[in-house]
Amino acid sequence: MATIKDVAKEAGVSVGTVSRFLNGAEIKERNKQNITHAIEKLKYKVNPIARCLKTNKTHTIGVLIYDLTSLYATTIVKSIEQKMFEYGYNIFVCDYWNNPELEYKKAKLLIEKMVDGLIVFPSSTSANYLHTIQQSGIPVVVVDWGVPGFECDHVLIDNVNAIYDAVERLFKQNHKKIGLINGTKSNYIAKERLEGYKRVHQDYNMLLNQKLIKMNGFDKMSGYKSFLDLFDMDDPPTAIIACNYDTTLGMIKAINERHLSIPEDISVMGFDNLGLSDVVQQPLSIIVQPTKEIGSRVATLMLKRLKKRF
Amino acid sequence: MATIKDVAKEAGVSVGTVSRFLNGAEIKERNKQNITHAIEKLKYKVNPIARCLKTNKTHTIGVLIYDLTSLYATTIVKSIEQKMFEYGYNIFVCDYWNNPELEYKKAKLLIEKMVDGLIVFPSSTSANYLHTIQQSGIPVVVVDWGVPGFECDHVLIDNVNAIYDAVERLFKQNHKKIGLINGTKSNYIAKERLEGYKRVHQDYNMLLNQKLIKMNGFDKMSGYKSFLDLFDMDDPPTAIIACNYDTTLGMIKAINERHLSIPEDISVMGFDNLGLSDVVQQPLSIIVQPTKEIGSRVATLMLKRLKKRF
DNA sequence: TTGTAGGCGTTATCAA
DNA sequence: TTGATAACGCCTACAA
Repeated sequence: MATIKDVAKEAGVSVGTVSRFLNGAEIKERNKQNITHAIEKLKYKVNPIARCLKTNKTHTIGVLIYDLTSLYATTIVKSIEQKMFEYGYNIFVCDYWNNPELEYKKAKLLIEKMVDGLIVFPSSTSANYLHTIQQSGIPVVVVDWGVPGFECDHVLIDNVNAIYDAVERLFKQNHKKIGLINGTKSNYIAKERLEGYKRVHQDYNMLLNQKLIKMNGFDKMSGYKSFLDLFDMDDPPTAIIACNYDTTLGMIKAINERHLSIPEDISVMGFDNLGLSDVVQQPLSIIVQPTKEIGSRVATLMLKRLKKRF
Repeated sequence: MATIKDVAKEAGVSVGTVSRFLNGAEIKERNKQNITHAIEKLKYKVNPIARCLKTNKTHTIGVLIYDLTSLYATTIVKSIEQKMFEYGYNIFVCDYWNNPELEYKKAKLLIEKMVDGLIVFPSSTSANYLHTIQQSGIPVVVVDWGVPGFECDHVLIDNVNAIYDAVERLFKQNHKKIGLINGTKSNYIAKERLEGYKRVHQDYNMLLNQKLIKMNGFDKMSGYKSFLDLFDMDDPPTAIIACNYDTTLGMIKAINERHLSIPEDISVMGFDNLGLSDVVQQPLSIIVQPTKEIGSRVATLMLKRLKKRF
C-alpha cells in the first residue's frame, strides 16, 4: 500500500505538503497537480487508522442496541445512520442482547475502538456506566428511554400527545368509554402515556374511570390479559387502546381467539405498525411512532455535540 | 489517558517489558507484579488503534447487510456476532439500503476502517467489487445467496431438503396435490427449492403437475396472486406451500380475504416464522430456516480464514 | 529476560 | 507556501 511518503517522492515534494493538500490547505497549483497525479498513479488512500492516532477522531459512532432484531430499534438506527452518513460519520451497531452485563462490556469495547460518540438504547441500569463514559469526554445520546439519575441529551417521542391524539380521535367517533392497555406504573413511558390519556379526558370534560385503565405491563401476555379483562367487564369500553407493540400483539391474539369482529364487537387501536396490517385480518387503527424523525433528532444532537468538542 | 510509557515508568521497567507482558510473553515475576500494579493504578488501557497501526489487525469484522430491518438477516447477524465475540472479534454492521451503489461505497468504507474480514449478504451485483476486495487479501464470506461469477466461502441453507421435507410431511398426511408458490426461474434459491419439490415427487412416485407450480416471484403480491390462482383451479391442490417469508404474507392476506378456514378449506405451509404465528389466526405450519446455524457456520468459516492468514 | 531504538502512516510545529 | 522533524502509542528486532 502506498503511503504519503511514496506520494511525496513521486510528486517531488515533502510529506508535509502532501498532508496539507490532503486536508484541504492551499498549496501551489503546480504541486497540486503533481500530487494529484502521484496519488492516482500509486492508487494512494489515506490510512484512517494512522490518521486517528494523531487526531484522536475516528469519525465512527457506536450505537448500543438491546436487540438487533427489534424492528422498532433498527428502524430508528437506519434513520440515524442516514443522517450521520451525510456528515461523514459511520455507524457501529452493537447488540447487547438485553443483558445489562453485556451492555457494559460492549460499551467499553466501543469506547476502546475509539468511537467519537455513543448512542444508546438504554436498559434500566445504564445510568451507572454512562456517567463514566460521558465524563471521559465522549458525547452520549440516549434514545427513547429516560435514564433516571443520568443527565444527557436524549430523544423521547411525545408520548403524552400520541395517546392524547388517539383518544381524541375516538372521542370524535363518539366513543365515550375507552380502555387503556398500558405498561406498569413504574415505567417511564407508561406514565407519560397515562398522562396523555388523563389530559384529553380533562380537556373534553369526560370523567375518568379507573377501571378502564390497565397497567399490567408492556409484554404480550399482559396485553392479552388486559384486553380480556376490559372486554369482559360488566360495562365494557366501546374502544380499547394498546400502548405499545407487544401489547398490541397480545390484544390481537385475544381478538382472534374470541373470534371478535372489528369494529362491530369493539373498536381497537394498536401501536407501532411493524408489518402488522398485512397479516392481521381485522381492520386495525395503529398509532405510528415517528421513527424516522426520532433517528434524525438523535443524529442532530450527536452532531452538535461532536462539533462542540473543538 | 495513560500509555505504556507511563506504566513502564511507574513500574520501574522499560516499555518493551510492559509490551511483552501485555502480549503474553514470560517476564520476571517481580516485574509482572509491579506492572500489574502500575496498570491498575493508572487505569491503563491499550490503545487498539495504535496497536493496529503496527499489527494491521483490528479484530473487527464488517457485516454488509441489505436492510437492517430485515428480521431474517438480523437474526443471522446475531448468531454470527455471538460466535465471533467468543473469539475476540467485533462486528461492524453496515446497512446498504438495498442499493448496489451504496453497497460498494460501504464495502470500501469498511475496508478503509481496516476490518479484518468482510461478511456480505449480497445483491445481484456484488460479484464485481467483492472480487477486488478478496484479491487484496481480505477474507470474504457470503451469506445465503450464491454470487454468480464469484468464488468464495459461502453459506447457503439446504434449500433442496427444506422443501423436500415439507412436501414429504404433507404426503404423509395423505395430500397428493401440493401447490408450490415459488420465486422466478432465474432466482437461485427458487431453483433449489423447485429441485427439492421435484425430487420428493420422484422419490414418492408422485407425478409432477406443472400447473401446481407457480414461479411468479418472491414478493408478497406474487404470493397473493399465486395462491388465488392455485385455489381457484378446477382441480385445486389440497395443500399449498409458500417458499419464502414475503409470499407467505401474501398467502395469508389471500386466506384472510377469502375467509378460508385452515385446514378445512385447504392446508398451507409457510416459510420463516418471524413472529407470524402470534398474530395470524389460522393454524399455520411454518418451515423455519436454521438462522442460528447459518450464522454459526458463517462465523466458523470466517474464523478459519482469519487464522490462515498467519 | 531486559532495555534501547527504530518504525508503522499520519499530522503538527517551526524555521526557512 | 514549503520542508524537515518531532510527535501519536504501540510493537519488535537487536544488543546487552
